[in-house]
Amino acid sequence: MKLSKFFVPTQKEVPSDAFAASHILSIRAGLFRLLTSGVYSVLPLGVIVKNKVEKIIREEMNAIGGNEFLLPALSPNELWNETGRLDDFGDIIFRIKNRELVLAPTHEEVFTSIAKPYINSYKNLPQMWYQIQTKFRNEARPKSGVLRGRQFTMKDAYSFDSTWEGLDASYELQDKAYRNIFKRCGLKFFSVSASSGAMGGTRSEEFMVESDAGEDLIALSEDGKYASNIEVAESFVETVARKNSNLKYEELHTPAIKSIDELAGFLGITDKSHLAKSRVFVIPAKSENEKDKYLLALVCGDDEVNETKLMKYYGANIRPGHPEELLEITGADAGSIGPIGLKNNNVEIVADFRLQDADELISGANKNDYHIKNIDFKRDVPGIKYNDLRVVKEGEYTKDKSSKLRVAKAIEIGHIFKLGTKYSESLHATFLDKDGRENPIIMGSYGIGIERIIASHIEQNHDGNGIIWEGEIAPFKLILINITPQNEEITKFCETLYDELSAANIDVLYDDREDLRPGFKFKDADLIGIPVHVIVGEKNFKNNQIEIKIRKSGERIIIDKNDIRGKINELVNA
RNA sequence: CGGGAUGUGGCGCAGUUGGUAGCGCACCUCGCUUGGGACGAGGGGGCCGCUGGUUCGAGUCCAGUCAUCCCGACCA
Repeated sequence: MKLSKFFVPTQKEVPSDAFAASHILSIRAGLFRLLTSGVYSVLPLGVIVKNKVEKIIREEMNAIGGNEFLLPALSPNELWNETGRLDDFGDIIFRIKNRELVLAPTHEEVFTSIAKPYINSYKNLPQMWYQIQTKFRNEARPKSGVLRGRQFTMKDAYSFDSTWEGLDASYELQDKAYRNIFKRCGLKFFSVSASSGAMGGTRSEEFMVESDAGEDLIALSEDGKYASNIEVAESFVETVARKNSNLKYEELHTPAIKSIDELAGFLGITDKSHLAKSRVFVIPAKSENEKDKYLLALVCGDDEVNETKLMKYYGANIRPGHPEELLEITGADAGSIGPIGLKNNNVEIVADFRLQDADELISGANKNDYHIKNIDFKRDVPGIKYNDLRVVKEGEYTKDKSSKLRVAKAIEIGHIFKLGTKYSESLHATFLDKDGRENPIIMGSYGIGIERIIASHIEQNHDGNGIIWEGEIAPFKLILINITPQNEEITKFCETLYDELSAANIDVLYDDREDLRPGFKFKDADLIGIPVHVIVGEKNFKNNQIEIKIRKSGERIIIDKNDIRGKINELVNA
């Protein structure tokens, strides 16, 4: 590709609304351009990188028996109602105003609807289906460039099996393929166990790239053996010691005390573990005949309630109570709520394992400006249940006490799920087994965000001068920079070299632009991050020499012009 | 959805008590320069987000509205 004919609008100004390195550099290097919030046009250089990522994905998907599909973005509301997900997704799903259609945020329903008429026998199974296609999600707050957009490209794959062992095998195949894909994309990544959220299913794993631009928090053990999304991470923690003092509980006047910190300050204590923090949650009624259920969750004052864990135990639609509801349910506002004296006596009370059978606890009195001390959960809170409800913290030990945890930010680049039969059951996609019995097809689903791979690669591979592409997804292997296009001899040499390299199928970008000073070309080459720069200018050429610069290390190699082809081959194949 | 902020040439920004809309970069022409985003001279380009109001007069004041960004909530 000749740069004189290649549309790459580089800019030296930093976009005023960009903060993440990948966002700034992908705009400055001319990969993407914002159209409207969360929606990006992919420019020619971006298309080249995207195509390279997609090529890798296709190769790895095909290698595990994948069949490539291309499904529509539009799909009928009816289909989404059959699985109940039109409601489950809520505002995240884009709805078409003048037809009963949605812009699909994912494709379990459509793939299953195709499997339904064709997959009727165990003899048709297993199947591995995938596509690379545009997804639409009405994100409340897009951010960080293409890292969270309202429209993005996803590789989504779906496995169909007749047995649970088959699902395990399909899942393993995808897991392996994902590792190959991310490795070939030049990413340093790891996988973490994760919550399957509204997707449903039994098990899921996320593939993560550690980055400050990430939105997920992950807990990692120092020995590298444990990695988990903070939403499901567990750690070893001592329970709050029971003192068996059998002190009678009594009310404390705590004027204007709202937070645990204020309470600790007011009482003059530093150990917050005996201050039981209360959070009220609502489990919305599933039908009109039922009533909403209420839940009071208690954790130690120095802990936070992990809402994902809570949802796992009590259902996916659980939500924090609104301020008016708190008053209605408990009799007090947030800050004065506790397990004793609740206004509504149908509130289920659940506490974190750390508080199991603890006594001498202090918690809200369900009366504004009052707390109660010497609460004994065993004695005073009959029917209390215990669960793991807390968010793990940096510095805690793993459950087996073998290693310490640290907490880091990460970008989710892929997610694999063992779905089970959720979709096949609701859409009646069944097959007959050997014994002629009808069974729902057992499914898995597997997603990769294409733009997130590109952004993550930039996050991990850049410096103050720009992007530093590595491995297979570099848009070009090398850039040939003609510093003096007005010098006919040099230009002729460059043209010949360019033609030869192109003929040899080496991805080469030729900076043949006229009327640009050398510094400008060097800056552009660094910014768009081509790994190898071949610099041809009068200074070296008059000595029959050519300079090669390695983008990553900054290393410069001066080489005889007759040896250039060999050196390029060596560098490009390295 | 709650809180905060910002909308002025392609990009980054200034614009005072209301009085002819400016600067840097980019762009065009000429000259000069050519190994790390040169320099000089000249030039083109603006429903000042939109709607309404106050005023002799609004980029500036008021009201509404839309958009964008940040924090939070939410998030297969």
